[in-house]
Amino acid sequence: MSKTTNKKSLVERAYDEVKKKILDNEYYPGFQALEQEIAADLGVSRTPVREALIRLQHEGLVELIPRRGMRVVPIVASDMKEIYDVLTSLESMAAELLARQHPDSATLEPMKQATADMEVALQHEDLDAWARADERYHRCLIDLCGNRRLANMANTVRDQGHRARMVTLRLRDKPVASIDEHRQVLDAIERGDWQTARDVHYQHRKRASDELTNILEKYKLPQL
Amino acid sequence: MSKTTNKKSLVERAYDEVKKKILDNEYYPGFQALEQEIAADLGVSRTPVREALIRLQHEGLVELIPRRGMRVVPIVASDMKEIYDVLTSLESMAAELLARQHPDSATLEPMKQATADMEVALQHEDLDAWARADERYHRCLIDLCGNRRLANMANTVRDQGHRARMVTLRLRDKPVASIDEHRQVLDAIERGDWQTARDVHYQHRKRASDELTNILEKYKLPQL
DNA sequence: GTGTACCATAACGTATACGTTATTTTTCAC
DNA sequence: GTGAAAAATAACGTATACGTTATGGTACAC
Repeated sequence: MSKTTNKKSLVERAYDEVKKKILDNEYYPGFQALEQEIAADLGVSRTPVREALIRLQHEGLVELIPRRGMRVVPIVASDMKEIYDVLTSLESMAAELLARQHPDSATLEPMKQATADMEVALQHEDLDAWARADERYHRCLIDLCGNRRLANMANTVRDQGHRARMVTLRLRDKPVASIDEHRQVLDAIERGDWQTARDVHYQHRKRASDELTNILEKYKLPQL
Repeated sequence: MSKTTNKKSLVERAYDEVKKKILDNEYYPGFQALEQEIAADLGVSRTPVREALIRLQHEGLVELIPRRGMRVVPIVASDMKEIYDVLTSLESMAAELLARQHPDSATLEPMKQATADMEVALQHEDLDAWARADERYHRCLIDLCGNRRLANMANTVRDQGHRARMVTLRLRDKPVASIDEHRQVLDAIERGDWQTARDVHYQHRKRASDELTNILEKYKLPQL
Protein backbone atom coordinates (compact mmCIF):
# COMPACT_ATOMS: atom_id res chain seq x y z
CA MET A 1 0.00 0.00 0.00
CA SER A 2 2.91 2.34 0.68
CA LYS A 3 4.38 3.77 -2.49
CA THR A 4 7.91 4.19 -1.21
CA THR A 5 9.97 1.10 -0.52
CA ASN A 6 10.27 1.32 3.23
CA LYS A 7 12.84 -0.51 5.32
CA LYS A 8 10.92 -0.35 8.59
CA SER A 9 8.32 -2.89 9.49
CA LEU A 10 4.69 -1.84 9.55
CA VAL A 11 4.71 -2.19 13.33
CA GLU A 12 7.53 0.32 13.62
CA ARG A 13 5.82 2.70 11.22
CA ALA A 14 2.57 2.48 13.15
CA TYR A 15 4.42 2.94 16.44
CA ASP A 16 6.34 5.99 15.20
CA GLU A 17 3.27 7.51 13.61
CA VAL A 18 0.97 7.20 16.60
CA LYS A 19 3.67 8.22 19.06
CA LYS A 20 4.47 11.31 17.04
CA LYS A 21 0.82 12.30 16.94
CA ILE A 22 0.61 11.91 20.70
CA LEU A 23 3.76 13.91 21.42
CA ASP A 24 2.64 16.59 18.97
CA ASN A 25 -0.70 16.78 20.75
CA GLU A 26 -2.59 15.84 17.59
CA TYR A 27 -3.87 12.88 19.53
CA TYR A 28 -4.71 15.00 22.56
CA PRO A 29 -5.05 13.72 26.15
CA GLY A 30 -8.22 11.66 26.44
CA PHE A 31 -8.40 11.14 22.68
CA GLN A 32 -9.79 7.76 21.76
CA ALA A 33 -9.53 5.72 18.60
CA LEU A 34 -10.25 2.18 17.59
CA GLU A 35 -7.63 -0.19 16.26
CA GLN A 36 -9.58 -0.29 13.03
CA GLU A 37 -9.59 3.46 12.60
CA ILE A 38 -5.85 3.80 13.08
CA ALA A 39 -5.27 0.86 10.79
CA ALA A 40 -7.43 2.48 8.12
CA ASP A 41 -5.55 5.77 8.58
CA LEU A 42 -2.23 4.08 7.97
CA GLY A 43 -3.55 1.80 5.27
CA VAL A 44 -2.53 -1.40 7.02
CA SER A 45 -4.33 -4.19 8.81
CA ARG A 46 -5.11 -4.32 12.50
CA THR A 47 -2.24 -6.67 13.33
CA PRO A 48 0.73 -4.26 13.18
CA VAL A 49 -1.35 -1.47 14.68
CA ARG A 50 -2.30 -3.69 17.56
CA GLU A 51 1.33 -4.55 18.31
CA ALA A 52 2.28 -0.89 18.17
CA LEU A 53 -0.52 0.10 20.53
CA ILE A 54 0.42 -2.59 23.02
CA ARG A 55 3.95 -1.23 23.03
CA LEU A 56 2.71 2.31 23.55
CA GLN A 57 0.56 1.03 26.39
CA HIS A 58 3.57 -0.50 28.13
CA GLU A 59 5.40 2.77 27.64
CA GLY A 60 2.60 4.58 29.40
CA LEU A 61 1.43 6.80 26.56
CA VAL A 62 -1.93 5.13 25.92
CA GLU A 63 -4.24 2.73 27.65
CA LEU A 64 -6.18 0.05 25.86
CA ILE A 65 -9.78 -0.20 26.94
CA PRO A 66 -11.63 -3.29 25.75
CA ARG A 67 -14.21 -2.36 23.12
CA ARG A 68 -13.26 1.32 23.41
CA GLY A 69 -9.95 1.22 21.65
CA MET A 70 -6.87 3.16 22.68
CA ARG A 71 -7.06 6.24 24.80
CA VAL A 72 -4.26 8.76 25.14
CA VAL A 73 -3.54 8.89 28.85
CA PRO A 74 -3.84 12.33 30.39
CA ILE A 75 -1.06 13.46 32.71
CA VAL A 76 -2.08 14.98 36.03
CA ALA A 77 0.13 16.70 38.59
CA SER A 78 0.80 13.52 40.54
CA ASP A 79 1.90 11.77 37.35
CA MET A 80 4.29 14.60 36.66
CA LYS A 81 5.79 14.22 40.11
CA GLU A 82 6.29 10.51 39.48
CA ILE A 83 7.87 11.18 36.12
CA TYR A 84 10.28 13.76 37.49
CA ASP A 85 11.26 11.61 40.46
CA VAL A 86 12.23 8.84 38.07
CA LEU A 87 14.10 11.25 35.82
CA THR A 88 15.87 12.79 38.80
CA SER A 89 16.97 9.38 39.95
CA LEU A 90 18.11 7.97 36.61
CA GLU A 91 19.75 11.11 35.27
CA SER A 92 21.67 11.71 38.48
CA MET A 93 23.09 8.23 38.11
CA ALA A 94 23.86 9.00 34.46
CA ALA A 95 25.79 12.11 35.51
CA GLU A 96 27.73 10.06 38.05
CA LEU A 97 28.52 7.32 35.54
CA LEU A 98 29.63 9.80 32.93
CA ALA A 99 31.87 11.65 35.39
CA ARG A 100 33.47 8.37 36.46
CA GLN A 101 34.55 7.80 32.86
CA HIS A 102 36.62 11.01 32.81
CA PRO A 103 35.39 11.83 29.33
CA ASP A 104 37.51 14.17 27.23
CA SER A 105 36.32 17.55 26.12
CA ALA A 106 35.29 16.37 22.66
CA THR A 107 32.97 13.76 24.10
CA LEU A 108 31.15 16.39 26.13
CA GLU A 109 30.91 18.79 23.20
CA PRO A 110 27.29 17.89 22.33
CA MET A 111 26.21 18.70 25.88
CA LYS A 112 28.16 21.97 25.89
CA GLN A 113 26.71 22.91 22.53
CA ALA A 114 23.19 22.17 23.73
CA THR A 115 23.73 24.40 26.75
CA ALA A 116 25.13 27.17 24.56
CA ASP A 117 22.11 26.85 22.28
CA MET A 118 19.84 27.21 25.29
CA GLU A 119 21.53 30.49 26.11
CA VAL A 120 21.16 31.83 22.59
CA ALA A 121 17.54 30.73 22.43
CA LEU A 122 16.79 32.51 25.68
CA GLN A 123 18.42 35.71 24.42
CA HIS A 124 16.15 35.51 21.38
CA GLU A 125 13.16 34.75 23.61
CA ASP A 126 12.64 31.61 21.57
CA LEU A 127 11.14 29.24 24.10
CA ASP A 128 10.62 26.40 21.64
CA ALA A 129 14.26 26.45 20.64
CA TRP A 130 15.19 26.59 24.32
CA ALA A 131 13.08 23.52 25.05
CA ARG A 132 14.58 21.59 22.15
CA ALA A 133 18.12 22.42 23.25
CA ASP A 134 17.33 21.54 26.86
CA GLU A 135 15.88 18.23 25.79
CA ARG A 136 18.98 17.60 23.67
CA TYR A 137 21.23 18.23 26.67
CA HIS A 138 19.38 15.68 28.78
CA ARG A 139 19.25 13.17 25.95
CA CYS A 140 23.00 13.50 25.37
CA LEU A 141 23.69 12.99 29.07
CA ILE A 142 21.92 9.67 29.22
CA ASP A 143 23.22 8.55 25.83
CA LEU A 144 26.78 9.23 26.91
CA CYS A 145 26.53 7.55 30.30
CA GLY A 146 26.99 4.16 28.67
CA ASN A 147 24.14 2.34 30.37
CA ARG A 148 21.67 1.24 27.70
CA ARG A 149 19.06 0.03 30.15
CA LEU A 150 19.12 3.29 32.04
CA ALA A 151 18.95 5.24 28.78
CA ASN A 152 15.90 3.37 27.50
CA MET A 153 14.04 3.80 30.76
CA ALA A 154 14.86 7.50 31.03
CA ASN A 155 13.80 8.10 27.42
CA THR A 156 10.52 6.31 27.96
CA VAL A 157 9.58 8.28 31.02
CA ARG A 158 10.77 11.56 29.52
CA ASP A 159 8.40 11.04 26.60
CA GLN A 160 5.57 10.60 29.08
CA GLY A 161 6.14 14.10 30.40
CA HIS A 162 6.80 15.72 27.04
CA ARG A 163 3.35 17.19 26.43
CA ALA A 164 3.04 18.64 29.92
CA ARG A 165 6.46 20.26 29.62
CA MET A 166 5.46 21.89 26.36
CA VAL A 167 2.24 23.26 27.82
CA THR A 168 3.91 24.70 30.92
CA LEU A 169 6.73 26.19 28.89
CA ARG A 170 4.89 29.48 28.48
CA LEU A 171 3.29 29.54 31.90
CA ARG A 172 6.52 29.73 33.83
CA ASP A 173 9.14 32.38 34.34
CA LYS A 174 12.04 32.56 31.96
CA PRO A 175 14.08 29.41 32.60
CA VAL A 176 17.36 31.08 33.37
CA ALA A 177 18.67 28.81 36.13
CA SER A 178 18.99 25.68 33.99
CA ILE A 179 21.85 26.99 31.90
CA ASP A 180 24.06 27.66 34.90
CA GLU A 181 23.16 24.35 36.47
CA HIS A 182 24.00 22.49 33.29
CA ARG A 183 27.41 24.18 33.21
CA GLN A 184 28.05 23.23 36.83
CA VAL A 185 27.27 19.60 36.05
CA LEU A 186 29.49 19.70 32.97
CA ASP A 187 32.33 21.19 35.02
CA ALA A 188 32.05 18.47 37.62
CA ILE A 189 31.93 15.74 34.97
CA GLU A 190 35.02 17.13 33.28
CA ARG A 191 36.87 17.20 36.61
CA GLY A 192 35.79 13.60 37.25
CA ASP A 193 34.04 14.78 40.39
CA TRP A 194 31.19 12.29 40.15
CA GLN A 195 29.67 13.10 43.51
CA THR A 196 29.24 16.75 42.67
CA ALA A 197 27.99 15.91 39.18
CA ARG A 198 25.39 13.62 40.70
CA ASP A 199 24.35 16.01 43.47
CA VAL A 200 24.10 19.09 41.30
CA HIS A 201 22.10 17.26 38.67
CA TYR A 202 19.85 15.89 41.37
CA GLN A 203 19.16 19.41 42.63
CA HIS A 204 18.68 20.64 39.07
CA ARG A 205 15.96 18.12 38.36
CA LYS A 206 14.37 18.52 41.74
CA ARG A 207 14.10 22.27 41.25
CA ALA A 208 12.57 21.83 37.80
CA SER A 209 10.17 19.29 39.21
CA ASP A 210 9.01 21.62 41.96
CA GLU A 211 8.55 24.47 39.50
CA LEU A 212 6.46 22.34 37.18
CA THR A 213 4.36 20.86 39.94
CA ASN A 214 3.65 24.30 41.33
CA ILE A 215 2.55 25.58 37.95
CA LEU A 216 0.25 22.64 37.42
CA GLU A 217 -1.38 23.31 40.76
CA LYS A 218 -1.43 27.08 40.42
CA TYR A 219 -3.19 26.98 37.07
CA LYS A 220 -5.29 24.02 38.18
CA LEU A 221 -4.50 22.31 34.93
CA PRO A 222 -6.78 19.29 35.12
CA GLN A 223 -4.98 17.09 32.69
CA LEU A 224 -2.37 17.40 30.00
CA MET B 1 -8.58 -25.59 24.26
CA SER B 2 -7.83 -25.05 27.91
CA LYS B 3 -9.91 -27.24 30.14
CA THR B 4 -10.15 -24.87 33.08
CA THR B 5 -12.10 -21.65 32.67
CA ASN B 6 -9.31 -19.15 32.94
CA LYS B 7 -9.75 -15.44 33.54
CA LYS B 8 -6.42 -14.40 32.10
CA SER B 9 -5.98 -13.83 28.42
CA LEU B 10 -3.88 -16.25 26.44
CA VAL B 11 -1.25 -13.54 26.02
CA GLU B 12 -0.90 -13.20 29.78
CA ARG B 13 -0.72 -16.95 30.23
CA ALA B 14 1.97 -17.25 27.57
CA TYR B 15 3.87 -14.33 29.08
CA ASP B 16 3.74 -15.74 32.60
CA GLU B 17 4.63 -19.23 31.44
CA VAL B 18 7.66 -18.27 29.37
CA LYS B 19 8.90 -15.73 31.91
CA LYS B 20 8.68 -18.30 34.70
CA LYS B 21 10.65 -20.81 32.66
CA ILE B 22 13.33 -18.21 32.03
CA LEU B 23 13.59 -17.11 35.67
CA ASP B 24 13.64 -20.75 36.78
CA ASN B 25 16.45 -21.41 34.33
CA GLU B 26 14.41 -24.02 32.48
CA TYR B 27 14.83 -21.84 29.42
CA TYR B 28 18.54 -21.39 30.08
CA PRO B 29 20.66 -18.49 28.75
CA GLY B 30 21.13 -18.87 25.01
CA PHE B 31 18.15 -21.23 24.73
CA GLN B 32 16.29 -20.79 21.48
CA ALA B 33 12.78 -21.70 20.45
CA LEU B 34 10.47 -20.86 17.60
CA GLU B 35 7.14 -19.11 18.04
CA GLN B 36 5.49 -22.23 16.68
CA GLU B 37 7.15 -24.52 19.22
CA ILE B 38 6.11 -22.41 22.20
CA ALA B 39 2.62 -22.08 20.78
CA ALA B 40 2.39 -25.84 20.40
CA ASP B 41 3.69 -26.30 23.97
CA LEU B 42 0.94 -24.06 25.33
CA GLY B 43 -1.71 -25.36 22.96
CA VAL B 44 -2.49 -21.96 21.50
CA SER B 45 -1.88 -20.23 18.21
CA ARG B 46 1.12 -18.11 17.34
CA THR B 47 -0.69 -14.80 17.85
CA PRO B 48 -0.78 -14.62 21.67
CA VAL B 49 2.67 -16.20 21.92
CA ARG B 50 4.04 -13.59 19.57
CA GLU B 51 2.64 -10.74 21.66
CA ALA B 52 4.04 -12.28 24.83
CA LEU B 53 7.49 -12.69 23.28
CA ILE B 54 7.53 -9.11 22.04
CA ARG B 55 6.79 -7.97 25.57
CA LEU B 56 9.55 -10.15 27.00
CA GLN B 57 11.88 -8.70 24.40
CA HIS B 58 11.11 -5.15 25.50
CA GLU B 59 11.69 -6.24 29.07
CA GLY B 60 15.12 -7.49 28.12
CA LEU B 61 14.66 -11.17 28.88
CA VAL B 62 14.71 -12.49 25.33
CA GLU B 63 15.72 -11.30 21.91
CA LEU B 64 13.80 -12.10 18.77
CA ILE B 65 15.98 -13.13 15.88
CA PRO B 66 14.24 -13.24 12.50
CA ARG B 67 13.85 -16.83 11.35
CA ARG B 68 15.62 -18.11 14.48
CA GLY B 69 12.86 -17.50 16.97
CA MET B 70 13.35 -16.21 20.49
CA ARG B 71 16.62 -16.52 22.32
CA VAL B 72 17.01 -16.15 26.08
CA VAL B 73 19.52 -13.35 26.49
CA PRO B 74 22.60 -14.29 28.50
CA ILE B 75 23.75 -11.87 31.16
CA VAL B 76 27.44 -10.97 31.24
CA ALA B 77 29.34 -9.01 33.88
CA SER B 78 28.82 -5.69 32.12
CA ASP B 79 25.06 -6.31 31.96
CA MET B 80 25.06 -7.00 35.66
CA LYS B 81 26.79 -3.69 36.30
CA GLU B 82 24.16 -1.90 34.22
CA ILE B 83 21.37 -3.66 36.06
CA TYR B 84 22.73 -2.84 39.49
CA ASP B 85 23.41 0.79 38.60
CA VAL B 86 19.76 1.17 37.60
CA LEU B 87 18.60 -0.62 40.74
CA THR B 88 20.89 1.50 42.89
CA SER B 89 19.48 4.64 41.36
CA LEU B 90 15.79 3.74 41.46
CA GLU B 91 15.77 2.07 44.87
CA SER B 92 17.67 4.92 46.49
CA MET B 93 14.97 7.24 45.24
CA ALA B 94 12.34 4.81 46.54
CA ALA B 95 13.96 4.89 49.99
CA GLU B 96 13.96 8.68 49.89
CA LEU B 97 10.32 8.86 48.79
CA LEU B 98 9.23 6.42 51.44
CA ALA B 99 11.10 8.28 54.19
CA ARG B 100 9.50 11.55 53.10
CA GLN B 101 6.08 10.03 53.74
CA HIS B 102 6.89 9.40 57.43
CA PRO B 103 5.25 5.98 57.27
CA ASP B 104 4.05 4.50 60.52
CA SER B 105 5.49 1.36 62.01
CA ALA B 106 2.74 -0.88 60.66
CA THR B 107 3.40 0.20 57.09
CA LEU B 108 7.04 -0.77 57.39
CA GLU B 109 6.24 -4.10 59.00
CA PRO B 110 6.62 -6.12 55.77
CA MET B 111 10.11 -4.76 55.28
CA LYS B 112 11.03 -5.42 58.91
CA GLN B 113 9.64 -8.92 58.69
CA ALA B 114 11.59 -9.61 55.52
CA THR B 115 14.78 -8.46 57.23
CA ALA B 116 14.04 -10.63 60.25
CA ASP B 117 13.44 -13.58 57.93
CA MET B 118 16.80 -12.97 56.30
CA GLU B 119 18.44 -13.24 59.71
CA VAL B 120 16.67 -16.49 60.56
CA ALA B 121 17.47 -17.94 57.15
CA LEU B 122 21.12 -17.10 57.58
CA GLN B 123 21.21 -18.75 61.02
CA HIS B 124 19.79 -21.88 59.38
CA GLU B 125 22.27 -21.56 56.52
CA ASP B 126 19.31 -21.57 54.17
CA LEU B 127 20.58 -19.41 51.31
CA ASP B 128 17.48 -19.86 49.18
CA ALA B 129 15.24 -18.63 51.97
CA TRP B 130 17.67 -15.76 52.51
CA ALA B 131 17.47 -14.77 48.85
CA ARG B 132 13.69 -14.92 48.86
CA ALA B 133 13.47 -12.73 51.96
CA ASP B 134 16.02 -10.29 50.56
CA GLU B 135 14.06 -10.01 47.34
CA ARG B 136 10.90 -9.48 49.35
CA TYR B 137 12.52 -6.61 51.25
CA HIS B 138 13.50 -4.85 48.06
CA ARG B 139 10.13 -5.50 46.44
CA CYS B 140 8.34 -4.05 49.48
CA LEU B 141 10.52 -0.97 49.41
CA ILE B 142 9.61 -0.07 45.86
CA ASP B 143 5.98 -1.07 46.31
CA LEU B 144 5.66 1.19 49.32
CA CYS B 145 7.39 4.20 47.79
CA GLY B 146 4.18 5.10 45.97
CA ASN B 147 5.68 5.71 42.53
CA ARG B 148 4.16 3.17 40.11
CA ARG B 149 6.41 4.09 37.23
CA LEU B 150 9.50 3.68 39.35
CA ALA B 151 8.18 0.39 40.71
CA ASN B 152 7.52 -1.11 37.28
CA MET B 153 10.93 -0.14 36.00
CA ALA B 154 12.74 -1.45 39.05
CA ASN B 155 10.84 -4.74 38.90
CA THR B 156 11.65 -5.17 35.24
CA VAL B 157 15.35 -4.65 35.68
CA ARG B 158 15.47 -6.76 38.83
CA ASP B 159 14.01 -9.67 36.90
CA GLN B 160 16.78 -9.28 34.36
CA GLY B 161 19.38 -9.96 37.05
CA HIS B 162 17.45 -12.69 38.84
CA ARG B 163 19.22 -15.70 37.31
CA ALA B 164 22.68 -14.29 37.84
CA ARG B 165 21.90 -13.52 41.47
CA MET B 166 20.73 -17.08 42.02
CA VAL B 167 23.89 -18.52 40.46
CA THR B 168 26.24 -16.33 42.47
CA LEU B 169 24.36 -16.97 45.69
CA ARG B 170 26.55 -19.95 46.57
CA LEU B 171 29.79 -18.57 45.22
CA ARG B 172 29.97 -15.66 47.62
CA ASP B 173 30.66 -15.31 51.30
CA LYS B 174 27.78 -15.45 53.72
CA PRO B 175 25.76 -12.30 53.06
CA VAL B 176 25.84 -10.91 56.59
CA ALA B 177 26.17 -7.19 55.86
CA SER B 178 22.80 -6.82 54.13
CA ILE B 179 20.76 -7.38 57.26
CA ASP B 180 22.41 -4.56 59.14
CA GLU B 181 22.21 -2.24 56.16
CA HIS B 182 18.51 -2.95 55.74
CA ARG B 183 17.95 -2.09 59.41
CA GLN B 184 19.86 1.18 59.03
CA VAL B 185 17.69 2.13 56.07
CA LEU B 186 14.53 1.19 57.98
CA ASP B 187 15.67 3.29 60.93
CA ALA B 188 16.27 6.29 58.75
CA ILE B 189 12.93 5.88 57.00
CA GLU B 190 11.12 5.67 60.32
CA ARG B 191 12.86 8.83 61.51
CA GLY B 192 11.89 10.55 58.27
CA ASP B 193 15.56 11.12 57.57
CA TRP B 194 15.26 10.77 53.82
CA GLN B 195 18.81 11.78 53.03
CA THR B 196 20.29 9.07 55.22
CA ALA B 197 17.77 6.53 53.93
CA ARG B 198 18.77 7.36 50.39
CA ASP B 199 22.52 7.41 51.03
CA VAL B 200 22.63 4.20 53.04
CA HIS B 201 20.54 2.35 50.50
CA TYR B 202 22.77 3.70 47.76
CA GLN B 203 25.83 2.33 49.54
CA HIS B 204 24.05 -0.95 50.21
CA ARG B 205 23.30 -1.55 46.53
CA LYS B 206 26.70 -0.33 45.43
CA ARG B 207 28.42 -2.77 47.78
CA ALA B 208 26.27 -5.65 46.57
CA SER B 209 26.96 -4.66 42.98
CA ASP B 210 30.72 -4.65 43.53
CA GLU B 211 30.57 -8.04 45.25
CA LEU B 212 28.59 -9.56 42.42
CA THR B 213 30.74 -8.06 39.70
CA ASN B 214 33.89 -9.31 41.40
CA ILE B 215 32.50 -12.82 41.64
CA LEU B 216 31.50 -12.85 37.99
CA GLU B 217 35.04 -11.84 37.04
CA LYS B 218 36.79 -14.07 39.55
CA TYR B 219 34.95 -17.18 38.37
CA LYS B 220 35.10 -15.99 34.78
CA LEU B 221 31.46 -16.86 34.41
CA PRO B 222 30.98 -16.33 30.71
CA GLN B 223 27.25 -15.87 30.72
CA LEU B 224 24.35 -16.46 33.03
C1' DG C 1 -43.00 8.23 31.15
C1' DT C 2 -40.14 4.69 33.31
C1' DG C 3 -37.87 0.53 33.82
C1' DT C 4 -36.54 -3.98 32.31
C1' DA C 5 -35.46 -7.49 29.17
C1' DC C 6 -34.17 -8.82 24.83
C1' DC C 7 -31.74 -8.23 20.63
C1' DA C 8 -28.53 -6.26 17.24
C1' DT C 9 -24.19 -4.53 16.65
C1' DA C 10 -19.43 -4.20 16.67
C1' DA C 11 -14.79 -4.43 18.74
C1' DC C 12 -11.60 -7.30 20.43
C1' DG C 13 -8.93 -11.64 21.18
C1' DT C 14 -7.49 -15.41 18.86
C1' DA C 15 -6.91 -18.47 14.99
C1' DT C 16 -5.74 -19.21 10.41
C1' DA C 17 -4.08 -18.08 5.80
C1' DC C 18 -0.69 -16.26 2.78
C1' DG C 19 3.30 -13.90 0.64
C1' DT C 20 8.13 -12.74 1.31
C1' DT C 21 12.57 -13.86 2.11
C1' DA C 22 16.56 -15.95 4.47
C1' DT C 23 18.48 -20.33 4.86
C1' DT C 24 19.39 -24.83 3.44
C1' DT C 25 19.74 -28.34 0.27
C1' DT C 26 20.44 -30.07 -4.10
C1' DT C 27 22.20 -30.13 -8.54
C1' DC C 28 25.60 -29.73 -11.83
C1' DA C 29 29.79 -28.08 -13.97
C1' DC C 30 34.64 -28.63 -13.60
C1' DG D 1 35.63 -33.77 -4.54
C1' DT D 2 34.72 -28.72 -4.65
C1' DG D 3 32.30 -24.76 -5.68
C1' DA D 4 28.56 -22.04 -7.22
C1' DA D 5 24.00 -21.45 -8.65
C1' DA D 6 19.35 -22.65 -8.43
C1' DA D 7 15.50 -24.69 -6.24
C1' DA D 8 13.08 -26.11 -2.01
C1' DT D 9 11.98 -25.13 2.57
C1' DA D 10 10.33 -22.83 6.46
C1' DA D 11 9.76 -18.95 9.66
C1' DC D 12 8.18 -14.64 10.11
C1' DG D 13 5.34 -10.41 9.18
C1' DT D 14 1.04 -9.18 7.85
C1' DA D 15 -3.69 -9.85 6.42
C1' DT D 16 -7.99 -11.89 7.04
C1' DA D 17 -11.53 -14.69 9.24
C1' DC D 18 -14.26 -15.88 13.12
C1' DG D 19 -16.30 -16.49 17.76
C1' DT D 20 -17.20 -14.14 22.05
C1' DT D 21 -18.99 -10.67 24.58
C1' DA D 22 -19.84 -5.98 26.08
C1' DT D 23 -22.68 -2.17 24.97
C1' DG D 24 -26.31 0.46 23.18
C1' DG D 25 -30.82 0.53 21.42
C1' DT D 26 -35.55 -1.01 21.01
C1' DA D 27 -39.70 -2.93 22.45
C1' DC D 28 -42.89 -3.86 25.71
C1' DA D 29 -45.14 -4.05 30.17
C1' DC D 30 -46.87 -1.10 33.64
